[in-house]
Amino acid sequence: MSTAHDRIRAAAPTSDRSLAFLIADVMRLMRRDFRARSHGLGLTPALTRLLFYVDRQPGCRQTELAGFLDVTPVTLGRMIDRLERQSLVRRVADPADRRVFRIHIASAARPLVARMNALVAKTSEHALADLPRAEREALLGALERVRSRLMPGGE
Amino acid sequence: MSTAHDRIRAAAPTSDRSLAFLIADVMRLMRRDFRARSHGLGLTPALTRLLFYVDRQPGCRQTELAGFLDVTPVTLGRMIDRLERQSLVRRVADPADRRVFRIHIASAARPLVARMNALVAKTSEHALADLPRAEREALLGALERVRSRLMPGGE
DNA sequence: TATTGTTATACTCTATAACTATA
DNA sequence: TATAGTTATAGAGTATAACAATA
Repeated sequence: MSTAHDRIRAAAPTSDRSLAFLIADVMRLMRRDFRARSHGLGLTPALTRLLFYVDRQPGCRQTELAGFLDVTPVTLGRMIDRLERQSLVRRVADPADRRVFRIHIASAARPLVARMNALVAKTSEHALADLPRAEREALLGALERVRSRLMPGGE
Repeated sequence: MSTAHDRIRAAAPTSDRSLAFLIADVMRLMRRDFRARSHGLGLTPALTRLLFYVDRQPGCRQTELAGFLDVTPVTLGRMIDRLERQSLVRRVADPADRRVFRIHIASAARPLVARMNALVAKTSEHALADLPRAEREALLGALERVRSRLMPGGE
């Protein structure tokens, strides 16, 4: 999924103390670390991300997943198409509302998802390695509060 | 740059205590907040991001910017093409190495960049509004350490 | 030989508009 | 009427391969 790409060696730029830039930098660096670990899982970044969300919220409707990923339902439908073609997810008809599909991880994809979760856990661990236990807890707690704040109704 | 898009109302999914998922959620939510504020600046998310980096690191070479954004030099060249076509950046020949272009914000783009910086500052502020001063400092400090850890040589 | 950047080409990602089926 | 999802179409984003110019 990335080859010549990995040759690029570059750091984050500034020592900016803006939350937005810090989060963007950390996001990008964690993505890079994960990509290096997951090298050759055979999924694009966007589909990897979607698969994580399906795993975290099994049985979601496509519209809901679109909301989680912040893309339109059209885009999400296309992504599900690609994952379904690779037999990684299944569309399950909802008997209660026949317009709706519930999205599930396909059983054949379970080992892949397990591996992905293990790798992302390693990335998190690596990122936190410099912080003492108490500071880690404080960091995760603060991020959870930021997330709540930003979620609809978190005002 | 987003219209029907903004109708989608959806929260982050789980209460996962994994750093990677937390960062991904916060990133997405901050992006959404920024998009709502910058509604109609006339730039795509990717180009907005690039413009921020050019502003933070003026005079960069394309290869360096590609490293910062974690894309290939080809991709970056294309993005610079689009920004240059809109007169937002300039390619300046480097007299010391005639293969190189130095990328600068075009003077006509300064007001736009100033507005963007003001808006992203608002997003950061909004995100941190629930945290007392000391916890904010702790959060930013911890994120800086995580960033250093993940940067090449941060091992 | 290695590096900076470009052109050619192709696939993924994403959106708007228009549609079908269902509620 | 409103909602869930799709098809048609198009443009942005991204990559690999092959190349030019320069170091």
